[in-house]
Amino acid sequence: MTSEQPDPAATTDEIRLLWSGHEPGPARRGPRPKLTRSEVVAAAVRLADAEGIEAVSMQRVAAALGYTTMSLYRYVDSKDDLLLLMSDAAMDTTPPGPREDGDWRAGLEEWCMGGVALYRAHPWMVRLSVTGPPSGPNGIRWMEAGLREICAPGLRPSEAVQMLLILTTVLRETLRMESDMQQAAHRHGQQISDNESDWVQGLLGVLDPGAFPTVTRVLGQLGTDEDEFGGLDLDSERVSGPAEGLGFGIDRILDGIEAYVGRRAAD
Amino acid sequence: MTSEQPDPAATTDEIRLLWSGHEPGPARRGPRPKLTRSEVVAAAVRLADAEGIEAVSMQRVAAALGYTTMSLYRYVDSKDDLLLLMSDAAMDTTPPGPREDGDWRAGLEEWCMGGVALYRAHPWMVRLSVTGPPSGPNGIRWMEAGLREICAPGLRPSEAVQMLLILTTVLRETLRMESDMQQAAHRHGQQISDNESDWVQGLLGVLDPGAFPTVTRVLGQLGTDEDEFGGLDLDSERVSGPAEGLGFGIDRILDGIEAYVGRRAAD
DNA sequence: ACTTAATTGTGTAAGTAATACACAGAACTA
DNA sequence: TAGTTCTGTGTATTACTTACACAATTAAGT
Repeated sequence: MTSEQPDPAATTDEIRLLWSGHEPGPARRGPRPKLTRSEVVAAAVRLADAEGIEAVSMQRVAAALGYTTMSLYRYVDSKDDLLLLMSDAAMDTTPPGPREDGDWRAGLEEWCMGGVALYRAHPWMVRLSVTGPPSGPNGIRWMEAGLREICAPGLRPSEAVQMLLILTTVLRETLRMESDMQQAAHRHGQQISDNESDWVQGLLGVLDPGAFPTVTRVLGQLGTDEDEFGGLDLDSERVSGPAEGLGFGIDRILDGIEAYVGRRAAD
Repeated sequence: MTSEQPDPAATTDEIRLLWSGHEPGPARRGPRPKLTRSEVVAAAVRLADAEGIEAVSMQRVAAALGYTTMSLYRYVDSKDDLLLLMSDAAMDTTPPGPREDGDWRAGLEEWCMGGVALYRAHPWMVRLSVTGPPSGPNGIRWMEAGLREICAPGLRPSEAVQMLLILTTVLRETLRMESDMQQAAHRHGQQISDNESDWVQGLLGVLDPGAFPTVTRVLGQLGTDEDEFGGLDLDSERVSGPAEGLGFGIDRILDGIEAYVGRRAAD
């Protein structure tokens, strides 16, 4: 566990940064830059994909490009800016949809699966602290796709934004736990599947059933016959771990939206 | 935005750490320790409460206690361990409940409000990366209280754990965004309420309505007559910002649980 | 009482990382 | 050609965590 000290640029600055062109202007005075901001960001993304976000230091990124550390600061104001640009750059894929048949629920499920794929492709993304809703071009593209589906059943604007934010949050955080556990397991040479039950077994060995009756009962029943997940299988690869239940959770959130719009339509 | 490199102890070690007594054993050989682990953790928590998590360095904590930096390592193996202990220590309050009337939904709402209060009291908590489900004594106490309510409608164990995790995740992340925005606003001397609309206004100024029709429409309608939040008002202080919609989101998740158990009961 | 062993708080220093600053050279402008 | 501006580099500063050795301190063993 490590802390972070987010120094979030004001939203306005953030937007300016993310939407400013990455390519060099036409003809400026000094020596022409040998790199572009996009190249720097791309190198950082490659590094993060390959070795994880903790490998992304200004030194490493510069070395990967064959330049000195300080040269990067000609393209990026700070490391925080670089990370911000990275997280938008990594979303440079086409989100699912649009769904033609108007089945908003299926559309949102597809959108979520797309998100899972995205986070699996760039596991480091879930480790960056998000300052707020998406602000970059690619993030907005994903938001557009998601909003298109979630607005279909007739949510009000604030409601749609809020629920979409919740969906991405749940996705993100669930996958972050999965990735944390994988890292921990890897570091200790264990299997991943062992790790979740490690938590359960470790707790059961420590907890006093008298003091925590519900927790001990519930943990004790996990994975027994009393227990079986219903719901959508978002995690097609069937990796065990927290993401196992992600589909169920998403399903319940969609249930909630459905119930709400149904109730409202009844009035 | 800043990265973090979580070095999560294996779950087992984490549990051992969190459940190991904080007080000194009876009589050991050398000079008797002048501090206790609890005191160190408490000092760190006080510091984080007062100045934010970024103020918590081994130096600062030691100075607050009147000792040298290195002395802390007699009580704590690493800073990561300290942060882990802090996050459990901060949950040292009694969670709401138990609800006697069996109204699980009201019970969960209360539980969530308790969580909001907790995170508001220790805003730095939302900035620590959580490696997984709660593992410490206090975290488990909160989990016990939450599970008690969420199991009432008859969810299966995995389902209950998953949904409770989702509730806390949504709580946490929503409040983290709120806190990020407050920090950003504070740093720039703006009002908080300006800040969310900063995001909206900033985006609207940049987005091409042709390319992002849904986003521009939805953002444009935010806060107009078309738009009005229904649902639970979790945020009694009515601070504007992301937490404004938190109650609505929680409500929908509870709707989802209700719909699910209702459907299952029908079989 | 006296030796031995363990343990505390401290000082020093190593290692990593972000980034401020100045400078030499490059390339455009006038 | 002179002047100006921008690039990449080298150096240095700052802030951190934490390894390690040491002297002082206390209990255990005799």
